[in-house]
Amino acid sequence: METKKVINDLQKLKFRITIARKEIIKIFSLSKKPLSAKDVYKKLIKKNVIVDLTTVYRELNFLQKNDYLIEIHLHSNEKFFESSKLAHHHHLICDNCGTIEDIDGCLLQNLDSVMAKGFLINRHVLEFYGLCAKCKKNYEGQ
Amino acid sequence: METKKVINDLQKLKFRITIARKEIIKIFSLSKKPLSAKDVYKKLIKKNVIVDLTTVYRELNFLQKNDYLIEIHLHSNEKFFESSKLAHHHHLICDNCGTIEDIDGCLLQNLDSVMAKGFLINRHVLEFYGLCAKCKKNYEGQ
DNA sequence: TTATATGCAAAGCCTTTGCACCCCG
DNA sequence: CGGGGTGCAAAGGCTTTGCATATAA
Repeated sequence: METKKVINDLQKLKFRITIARKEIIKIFSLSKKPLSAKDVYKKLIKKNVIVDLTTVYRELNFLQKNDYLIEIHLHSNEKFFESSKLAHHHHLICDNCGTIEDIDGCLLQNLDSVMAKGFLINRHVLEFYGLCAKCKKNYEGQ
Repeated sequence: METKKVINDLQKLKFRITIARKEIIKIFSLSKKPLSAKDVYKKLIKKNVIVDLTTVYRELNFLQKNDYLIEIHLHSNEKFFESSKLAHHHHLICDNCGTIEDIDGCLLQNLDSVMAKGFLINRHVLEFYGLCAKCKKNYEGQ
C-alpha cells in the first residue's frame, strides 16, 4: 500500500512518524476527493485521533512541501489538498450540493497555441461547475 | 464605450451612480487581467478617488450580483474579478512574477465524456501555471 | 538525549457586517 | 426627503506564528 512507502520516504529524511502524520497520510491515500484542513480534522476525530487544528494545518503544509500533497484550488475560501500520487485528472463540482467528482484523464489537447506564447506550462487547473446528476434531477422536478 | 451602457443599465434599476462606482466600472472595462479588491483600491488611489477598502469590497460584490463582474479563481487567497463582458478565455499565470496573460478562445473540446456523467456544466475554470516567457529566459540564463 | 512535533493562545489576512451619517436622484 | 452608499470600527473565517512542553528515534 502506498501509505507505507510515503512513511518510509519520510523516515529516511529523518522526519518522525507520529500518529497524526500516519493517519493523515492514510486519509489522503484513501480519499477520492480533495480535502480541506477541516475535512481532515473531522476525519481524524472520527478515528479517535485527537489533535489540534493547528497540527492539521502544519501537517498539510509539511506534506505539501514534501511533494506528497498538492493544493487543488476550488471555488472556495478554503484550501483543498489531494494526494500528488493520483493520476492527473479534473473535477466536477456541484454548485448546489458541493459534491466533487473526478474526471479521469485529461481533457486538454492541442496546447500548441499556448506554447506559442513562450509560456512554460508546469501545471494546469481545470474545474467544471454546474449541477451534479442528482441535483439536476431535483431541479428539473420542481 | 461599454462603461456607459453598464451605468445606464444600473440607473434603470434605480441604483445610484457614485464616483467610486463609475470609476470601478471603468477600471474593469479597461483592465486586461483579473483584479483583486486591493488592486482596485490602489488603482482608485492613483486616480485620486479616495474610498474605503470596505466600499471596494461592497462594490465588487454589487457588480458581481448584477452580472457585470465574474469571479476568477486563481491560485491565491484573494478573490479576483474581471468583467463578465469579456469573451470567454483562460489565463496563463506565471509562478515567478505573477503576471497574468489571457489566452483567447477556449481550448476545451470533446466534453462528451463529461456530459456522460449526467453533470450539467454551467461554467469551467482553466488556468495554466508555469513561467512566462520573460521569467523563463531569466531562469535559463542562470 | 535532542531535534522534531504539538497544544494553546495570539496574531495576520482577507472579507463581511453593524451602525450612524452622508448624499444622489 | 427617502433609500441607497460610505466610512469607521468590529467581528468572522481561515491560516500562520510564537513559545513552552511533549515525544519519537
